[in-house]
Amino acid sequence: MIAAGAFRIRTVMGTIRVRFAPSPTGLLHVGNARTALYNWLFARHHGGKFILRIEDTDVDRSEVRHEAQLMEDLRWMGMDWDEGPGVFGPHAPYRQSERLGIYREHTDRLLTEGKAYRCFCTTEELEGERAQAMAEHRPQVYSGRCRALGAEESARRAAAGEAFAVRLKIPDHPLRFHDLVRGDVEFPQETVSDPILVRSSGMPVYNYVVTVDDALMEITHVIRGDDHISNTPKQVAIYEAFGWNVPEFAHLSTILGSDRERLSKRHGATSIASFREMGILPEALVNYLALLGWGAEGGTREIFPLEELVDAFKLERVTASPAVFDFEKLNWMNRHYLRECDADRLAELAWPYFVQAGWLPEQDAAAADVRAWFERLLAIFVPSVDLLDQVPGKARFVFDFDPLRARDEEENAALLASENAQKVLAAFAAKVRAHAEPVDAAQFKAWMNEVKAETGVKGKELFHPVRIALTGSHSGPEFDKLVPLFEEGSALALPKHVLSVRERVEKFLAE
RNA sequence: GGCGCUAUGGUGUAAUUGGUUAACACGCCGCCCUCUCAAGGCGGAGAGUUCGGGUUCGAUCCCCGAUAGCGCUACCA
Repeated sequence: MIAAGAFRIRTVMGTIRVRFAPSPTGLLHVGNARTALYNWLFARHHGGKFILRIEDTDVDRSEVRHEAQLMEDLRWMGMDWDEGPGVFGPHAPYRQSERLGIYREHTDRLLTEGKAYRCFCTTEELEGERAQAMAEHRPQVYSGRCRALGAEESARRAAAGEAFAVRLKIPDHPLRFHDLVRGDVEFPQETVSDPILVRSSGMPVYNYVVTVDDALMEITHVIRGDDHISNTPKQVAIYEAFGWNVPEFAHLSTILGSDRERLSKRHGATSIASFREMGILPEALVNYLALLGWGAEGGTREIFPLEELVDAFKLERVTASPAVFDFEKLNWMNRHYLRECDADRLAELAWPYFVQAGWLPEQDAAAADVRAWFERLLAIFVPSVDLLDQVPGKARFVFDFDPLRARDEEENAALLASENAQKVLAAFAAKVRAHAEPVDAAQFKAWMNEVKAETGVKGKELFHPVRIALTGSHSGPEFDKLVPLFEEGSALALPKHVLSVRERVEKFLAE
């Protein structure tokens, strides 16, 4: 292989046109999303066109809802397309199921030109050939028996109603193509079989339609998963048969799980929808995915907002080796963007999780003061989470204060058992009860100093009992943030009343 | 079995394309901050570049071979 850096992108020949061609058979997977992203980045970087084409020739497994979800996921990540379903384009339609007539015409052309032929072989015969080849340690290729059939005989048998598939005649020379990430790839011609173009059922096969579409849609660069490398020589032969220009290819490596197996649901969340649901920010996912298989020149920068990705992205710098998906690093990336996210958007995004917990009203039904209060709550809890869906867990005690459970917890019980803890609690409670107004952070701080002076207890022994009495836990955010949150929250009309400092103390002491 | 692709710390990527103490990030460990847990800041350990040959004054980088992982090998996509 030649170093990939030696290649130049051929921009001079005209506008770059790339496509993302998913099958709407399920949720969009990170691997495919990354393929889409690299296509999109490449197109945007060069001012080219990004085309979305739906590969729905597998009628049984394709569903419209998946197609809709797919498009939503792409948009969520920030990608748009210049041509595709629902968008006007010069090469419509963009769903393969609507292009069947086009494929048929092309097959007829190949047949009449003698580039393809009818194959009447049965499945059993083919299986026999395969077994034989395997036993003889030979490549498993079709013998080409029907290739020798005369035109009249072929036509006669077809007319007589005999079932046939259409096969392409593989040319008599090695098939090679240029890959922007791997260099030149060549397949000896004796290892590539005459591929079936059209099944005996009349349905064209994937490798065929994909090629016809790419050519007709004037795709200049085919960027896709490396599981297609072995298919490429067949596709190259199809281009040749039609006399079409062969595009450039870029085969992206596989995304692996931590066990170096292909990433799948078995490894955890893999669909874009599930990442969104758990509270991954789109910019974090996109940035992470961009780095998984690509590195900027120099390689020391990690944080790339989408616009800067467009600028920095070079297809020649895409890595050829498979990459392990690292959830930890994605989390780190998400923390980074969470920190940068402004309060308003954060509230917008985190809100549904709190509605689901039964703690907040629907967002559009919420008063402005509730909104403002919630934004402050988020400012306290978001910095300590990886994902947005973890925030309710962190903030649970704000809405759902359970003294009994807190007392039962082993470490808490030990902390509470000491004489000092009891003294502290008694002194603290006395101050709270003697004070009718809402408490502010300064007041609270003063109390703690007084309690310290009165009891002679300080440090952890001083704070832990109070913390348990107020939050149910011996650890958590700083009091000067929590106290105002409790006090102001208690004044709000919420589905679940937020207890004030005083209410917390009373409830804790009562149980 | 055949063909193809790949190979730098645990993970993702760098390395002026033959000359570096092999860099950065995640993770890990430690310290600081602090009532506490996180977060954050600072620092540290961790690879001599899969292995074996070669070319060269000198190889992560070039050549050959091996090994391993993965993919394709369908009238799946």
